[in-house]
This record gives sequence, C-alpha cells and structure tokens, in this order.
Amino acid sequence: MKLEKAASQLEALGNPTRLQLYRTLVRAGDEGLAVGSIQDRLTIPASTLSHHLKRLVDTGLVTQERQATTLICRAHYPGMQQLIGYLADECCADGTCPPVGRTASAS
Amino acid sequence: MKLEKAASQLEALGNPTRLQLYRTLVRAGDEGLAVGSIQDRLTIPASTLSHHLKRLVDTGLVTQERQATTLICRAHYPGMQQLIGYLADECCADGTCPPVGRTASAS
DNA sequence: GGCCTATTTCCAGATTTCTCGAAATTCGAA
DNA sequence: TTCGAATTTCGAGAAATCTGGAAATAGGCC
Repeated sequence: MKLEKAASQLEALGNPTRLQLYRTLVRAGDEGLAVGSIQDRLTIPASTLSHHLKRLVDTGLVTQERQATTLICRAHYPGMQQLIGYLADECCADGTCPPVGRTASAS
Repeated sequence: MKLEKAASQLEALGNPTRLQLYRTLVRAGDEGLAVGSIQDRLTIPASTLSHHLKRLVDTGLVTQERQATTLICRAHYPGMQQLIGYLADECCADGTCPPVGRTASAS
C-alpha cells in the first residue's frame, strides 16, 4: 500500500464523527446498517452523514449495498486490514518494533 | 482511550507529510533524529516541519529530548500502541472481527 | 403516471489546516 | 557578552474541511 493511501484512510478515520460512524458499522456486524438507521443513532443531518459516509467509502473502509430504496452500509474489513498492515510494516505499529530496532539506513 | 483522542491521533497520522515524518522516526530507531536531520531528509522548510512535529508530539505519538541546541525526536511507541489498542477494541481492527460478529446492541 | 421514502448533490458560510518567510528564542562556545 | 547554529513562534494567504438546508435523484408501490 502506498503512503498516500494509508494517509487518506487515516485521515478518514481521524474525525470524531467518522470514527464513531465507523465504530457503529463495525458493531452492526455483517448485517450492516441502513443510512437512515445510522442517522437515527448518531442524530446527524442526512447530508452531513452522506458526506462522511462517502469519505469512508472512497477510502475503502466501508462498502454499500442497495436494497430497494435503502442503502446498507458495512465496515469493509479488508480495507482496515490493509491499513493495519501498512502501519505494521512501515511504522512498526504492531508493537514489536522497540525491541527489534532496525537502525536508520539513510532515506 | 477516548474516541476523541484516538481520532486526533489518526488525524495526526492522516497527512502524507506527517505520516512520512513518523515513518522516518520509526526507522531511525532508538537513537532518534534531530529536527535538522529530518529537515535534510524530507526537504521541507523548518517552520513547516516544526508545526507537523508539534502535532505529533501533542498527540503523544512522538517525544522530544533536548541535547544542547538540537532537539532529538523519537517515535513514541506507547502512543501508537494505545491507538492500535483502541482500534482493535472498538473497531475490530485486529482482523478478528468478521468471524466474531457481535450483533448491534443499540447505541 | 403519480406518489412516497431514502439518499445524494448543490450551495454556501464558518472554521480549520497547510504552508512558509521573517523575526524571535534558546543554548552553547569563544 | 557576543556570536552562531538549531528550533520555534508570528503572521498571513491559499486551500481544504465541516456543516447543514434546500433541491434533486433513485427506486419501489398504488
């Protein structure tokens, strides 16, 4: 994964409203949640929610599936796993780095 | 960890320049890197770098230590581990969530 | 077709971020 | 104390984000 993509995913999660939104979707599990249901739970205007949702979808952290007029949203785990993978590989985010300690080899 | 704090850490990492900066510090290992050295590697103006660095320090992802006139910066692993911990606990970011699938229990 | 619900797009204002030059500050050395 | 190197703070402009109301669109159902 490119640094640019990881950054955009991190940025997408780096907003309290969107992080809460993502968390809500994770908790909803496989069945997902309709946009309207999310709106009811988080109590935010439809347009605002739509913008945030789009951001998460665009970065690959959430998927949507039409069911008649309602849109079901689900957390997209592969997206999150890619992100965690990037952090672990490039930023030692798995917590195993301090002992390992590869020394700086220039740029 | 509070959602707010996790969000601010994610936001701090969610900028290409800062992510690259953090990555550079991780790679530098325990000895860390002076602000000036970082500036040389990433080729960004001192004031810009200082702002980004401050952001990472404020969110607990980086620590600084004075050595005479130079400031040594180091990736602060506990900060990153807290973040990963939050994601794993609250957002199933450890990849074990899909099979587990806890159902939504309202807000 | 006409209608209703769910959701998005359009628009715009307020706020925040990002950037970076110039000036200030810090701290050691001579 | 005067100088010089390292870093931060100040100030400011450009760009992006965040927010939400109003209008538009999508997709069934009568």
